[in-house]
Amino acid sequence: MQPYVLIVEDEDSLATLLEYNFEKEGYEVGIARDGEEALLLAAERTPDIILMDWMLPKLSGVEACRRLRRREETQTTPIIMLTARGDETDRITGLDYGADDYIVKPFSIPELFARTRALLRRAKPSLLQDVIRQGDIEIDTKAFRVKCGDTPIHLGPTEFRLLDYFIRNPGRVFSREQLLDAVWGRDVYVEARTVDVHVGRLRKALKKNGKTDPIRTVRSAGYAFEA
Amino acid sequence: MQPYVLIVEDEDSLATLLEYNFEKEGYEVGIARDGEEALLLAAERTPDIILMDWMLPKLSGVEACRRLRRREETQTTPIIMLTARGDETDRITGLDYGADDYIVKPFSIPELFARTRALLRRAKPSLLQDVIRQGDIEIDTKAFRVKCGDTPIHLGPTEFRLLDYFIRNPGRVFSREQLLDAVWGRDVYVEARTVDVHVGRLRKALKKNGKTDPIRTVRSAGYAFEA
DNA sequence: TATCACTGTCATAAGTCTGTCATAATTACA
DNA sequence: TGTAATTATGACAGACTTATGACAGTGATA
Repeated sequence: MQPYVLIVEDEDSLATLLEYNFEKEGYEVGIARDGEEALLLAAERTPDIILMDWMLPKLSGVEACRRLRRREETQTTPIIMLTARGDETDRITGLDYGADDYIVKPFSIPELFARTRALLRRAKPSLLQDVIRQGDIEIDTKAFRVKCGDTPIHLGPTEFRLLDYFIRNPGRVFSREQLLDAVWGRDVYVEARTVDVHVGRLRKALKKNGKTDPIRTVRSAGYAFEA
Repeated sequence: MQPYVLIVEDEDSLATLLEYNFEKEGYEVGIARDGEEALLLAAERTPDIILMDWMLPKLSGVEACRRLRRREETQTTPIIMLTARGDETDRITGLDYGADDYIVKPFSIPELFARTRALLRRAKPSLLQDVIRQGDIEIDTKAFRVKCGDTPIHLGPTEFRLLDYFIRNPGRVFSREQLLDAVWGRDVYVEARTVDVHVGRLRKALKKNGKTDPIRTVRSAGYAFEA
């Protein structure tokens, strides 16, 4: 799954530039124009990392940062502050407002990428990994390959994304709605029962290999993946 | 084989930036935070080239450099010194401490690449070869020639660039958009489906030789090259 | 100017995948 | 044990993706 980066920046040209570059680099990108919008977007879908301008309309970057930290979902989400040279550099360097890193404008895009990756590696290493393993199942997200033990397994696109999501969140139970949101996308209208069918297909594909079923059905709750 | 570059730099942000850029450029990267660690890492695996900060904790760059020169394996390993403007420039320019080149901070990444390549070309030309092989396919990027096994293969310019890109990134799946960006160029407007056609032509050209199709179609994702 | 190689687009055919439904199987609980 | 609720599964039509041959336009070259 691609990392989701939330960019909070009121200056249009910079926002567009960042969006373009991050998309190119393989991130999914959300853009907020001010602090309030940032809080909204972050609530809708928890970002994997946040880039936030220091100076923002309505709600300053610092304040937005504080509020994000108060929410459980974004408590540990890495935040990089974008600051102009003059911005109270002392306090920034202290990073006492809850950001994990800061970068002074003008900055180079590769440097921003580098820092982003560094933070992601610390916070969510699985997002940057090409190969993820759980038990004897292994998926290579760059090569789009799945292996169970030594035998390669063919999955359709949806089953692949489903397994990818499961394997990154092992043990956790997801409702059908949650799976639809995460795997199909938030604005796709699909019958919830369809999840059953795809879980079934995924099971069948994985089971061919004999091993035990790695997907647990939780009655009246959903499904969970266990190694 | 990718060249292995050892980066010796104590400042985190610069180390991360360099790591990111060199990895992206296709190098394998090792990072040491001080002179002692550098000696250890270099002993573990002999680098093809070393980038070393002039000022380092524990063991200065100059001293680390000397000691590396005393070891047989690293006696001729190219070393580039990274220096701040103030650092005893005279002695550096003399390069009498055993480095092969130096570069003054702040430097541009492309410039660093250029010097790195220059030194590598002198020390280990085979690492920068123009001829790339994957399986029984061989392309000579300088001469624009392709061979499959022993039979020479004729490709049009686009197919050649496509194969060149594929062969440098074996195993990885690229979307049609990514391929357009990488092979056609960023600001060329071409239908995404055109990629299909060229992949088809490339396949046809390579298959003439009988062998199995080296390009894998990944439904709803793109194409990948496998040896 | 005629020829030639190359490119991008399109139409069509072939092949896969998807979502839904009906029905069977399983589970929880009175 | 019986019943209601929930889940598993096979079948299927339709939607979507990809492969491929044809073709016209371009520019280079003789």
